Amino acid sequence: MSARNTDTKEEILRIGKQLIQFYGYNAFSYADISRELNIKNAAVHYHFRGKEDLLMALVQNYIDNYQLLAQQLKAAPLKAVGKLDKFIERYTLLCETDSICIIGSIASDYNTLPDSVKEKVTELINLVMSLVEQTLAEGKRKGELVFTETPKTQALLIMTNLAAGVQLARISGKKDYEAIRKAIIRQVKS
Amino acid sequence: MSARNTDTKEEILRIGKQLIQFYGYNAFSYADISRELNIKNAAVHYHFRGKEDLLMALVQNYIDNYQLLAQQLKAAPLKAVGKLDKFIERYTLLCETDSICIIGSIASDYNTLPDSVKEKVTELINLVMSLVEQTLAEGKRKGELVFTETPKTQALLIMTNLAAGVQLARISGKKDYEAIRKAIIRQVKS
DNA sequence: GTCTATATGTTGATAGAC
DNA sequence: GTCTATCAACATATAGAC
Repeated sequence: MSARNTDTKEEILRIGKQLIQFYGYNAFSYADISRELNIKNAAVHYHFRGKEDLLMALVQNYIDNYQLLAQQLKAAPLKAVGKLDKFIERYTLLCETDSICIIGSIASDYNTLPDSVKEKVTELINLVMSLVEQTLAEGKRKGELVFTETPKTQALLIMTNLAAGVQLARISGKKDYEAIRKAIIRQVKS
Repeated sequence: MSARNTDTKEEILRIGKQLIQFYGYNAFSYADISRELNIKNAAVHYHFRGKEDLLMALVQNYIDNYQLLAQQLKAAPLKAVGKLDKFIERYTLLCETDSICIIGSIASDYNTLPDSVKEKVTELINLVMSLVEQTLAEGKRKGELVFTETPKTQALLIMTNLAAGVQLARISGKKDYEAIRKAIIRQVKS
């Protein structure tokens, strides 16, 4: 089906990511993936022995992606608010497709997951949290941001606003998400 | 098994609530319920024809419960912070058993649910949101609370802090939830 | 790398006896 | 109201052919 052999593996990850963000980990099956890629479910098992392995790879994918974002933000000639915007934008995009962030999605199914995945998810959370925390701390130091909480706590507030914001948007609409998004910026803007 | 006939139905609701908050809607089965109650899964089907019916009843249960809370808070000789505390306390309790709130749990599985349940969930959200919003508005009017956002937006911020706060706590621990809980109060306290 | 075929378990659900 | 028995559908997974 694909031009190159390795394409399928990436395609599976792409579809898997969509499915987990739209339906949730326990609500999709390999059949959903194989159907969309016009292959058989056995082919999916070839690339990822089991569903847990796929989830593991998916979380690792996010870790790689956020490490990349961290590097980009470090090098970017952006003020703190601009960096924060780059981060928030990811949630805004999710919102537009009625999807939720993978952390929130996994959090809901967390108690059904094996320890190996749980540990990997912790790694992802620590990475994302420290990215936001450092952006906030740097912005405060430079006088570009103003807030009274510690950077860590402010990061927690922002992260939870966003994570549950996209969840809420599914039910009560995108207006609520927009109100949250704007308020987040107001709360830290000098 | 039970003293009275109607006990079983209530017991099913009780277990179902626990399961959805601990494992998620798509991750538990009637077998989980019947096992815990020492009955057969057919007996569960007698009380709730299908899983959707059980979920529907569960959401209605929450609606009834929050309507009761709204009445209690209205009558209670409490300041606005105290009323807010009563509300927050529910999330703190969830947190202690590694559970998440039913709204967050359902939000994750939302795209797998029938329209009938979706509508009922919207009803629940509207109720909870307006409860928080009104508590905030009243507190501000009486000078007991101080915040610059509209009551509606401030309610959104608090709700998302709490909903994702308990989700995050599952993964990164209860300390993060505690930091969030305290910050919520600081943000509105005069 | 993908297929067919197959195995095994679970789920949601129902019919009918007690 | 609960049971036994049974069901079709689906999910996860593997063996072995191509």
